Amino acid sequence: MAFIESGYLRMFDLIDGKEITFWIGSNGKFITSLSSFVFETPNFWNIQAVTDCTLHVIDRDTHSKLCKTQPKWLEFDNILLAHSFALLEQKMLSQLHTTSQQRFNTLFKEHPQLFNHVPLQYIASMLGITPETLSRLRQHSN
Amino acid sequence: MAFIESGYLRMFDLIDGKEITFWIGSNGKFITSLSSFVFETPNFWNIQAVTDCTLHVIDRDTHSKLCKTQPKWLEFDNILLAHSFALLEQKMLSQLHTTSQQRFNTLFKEHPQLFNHVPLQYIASMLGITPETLSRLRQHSN
DNA sequence: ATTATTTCTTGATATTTATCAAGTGTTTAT
DNA sequence: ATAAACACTTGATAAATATCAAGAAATAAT
Repeated sequence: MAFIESGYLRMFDLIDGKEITFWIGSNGKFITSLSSFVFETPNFWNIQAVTDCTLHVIDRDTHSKLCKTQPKWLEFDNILLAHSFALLEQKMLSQLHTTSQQRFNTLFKEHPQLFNHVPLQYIASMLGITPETLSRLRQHSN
Repeated sequence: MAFIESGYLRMFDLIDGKEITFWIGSNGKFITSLSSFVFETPNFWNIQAVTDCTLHVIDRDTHSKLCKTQPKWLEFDNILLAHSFALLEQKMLSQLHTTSQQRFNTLFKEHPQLFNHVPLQYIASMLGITPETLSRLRQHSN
């Protein structure tokens, strides 16, 4: 588990030889391969630094120990999880009813810097579209 | 927050006059409008019983009290959250790289009973497709 | 029982997006 | 500086899905 001080990271899964990026984050966010935490599998998702990064890392054992000995930490972890879940739920919801164009517009509005630091193919993957389609959406959005 | 003993429930959001179903659950699952818990808004998502249900409900205040006074409860809540998050993450991932046909097949394989108890339009919405498309996918899957 | 309402299906067409292929630009390595 | 690798764009075509419209089937209401 890590807190991102600076830089860009992505999470992806390798399916049929293809990388599916499903999360990209930068400063101020927490990143965890929670699925491997939960399912106790060694390397469930892949995490990759897209740029140079400064991170504050807590390993699994330390995290577990903190949860058991520091009630405040467990409480914090709980709040962090709840927020992450709520945000993911909203993201899922937007996947279900918005067009690619809308999702691109929203992302570009909220994180314009992303497009300068992260290869477009990763962004396309995260939006659930091909790089070609993203390339076209970018033009038609102006 | 409720534990479902029997029956079917769905969660949906009303967007531009349209209902978007994003979760359907039945016995053995927990259901919470977590977003309203987190963002403290009174009624963020809608929850509806699709069939008659038997539920075990814990209201917000009781939940908060339990979290503060019972360390074991907080620990349980944490695990529940982590699992929910991991499952949602996997669902999101499958949204990004699978076809509608595949998603339908998987759902039908894992929850065939769903199709006998829940209106197909809700299932279609949850799969991110129109009722017409679902109707066609069902035929071509045989 | 009959009507009314809702839900699901089917067909025809339009729109969106993927795929394939080729080309252009940009970074990296030697 | 040049070549190689990588990233992005553009065009043509195919596939998937949405939309619109109408009808059939199932459910609820009287």
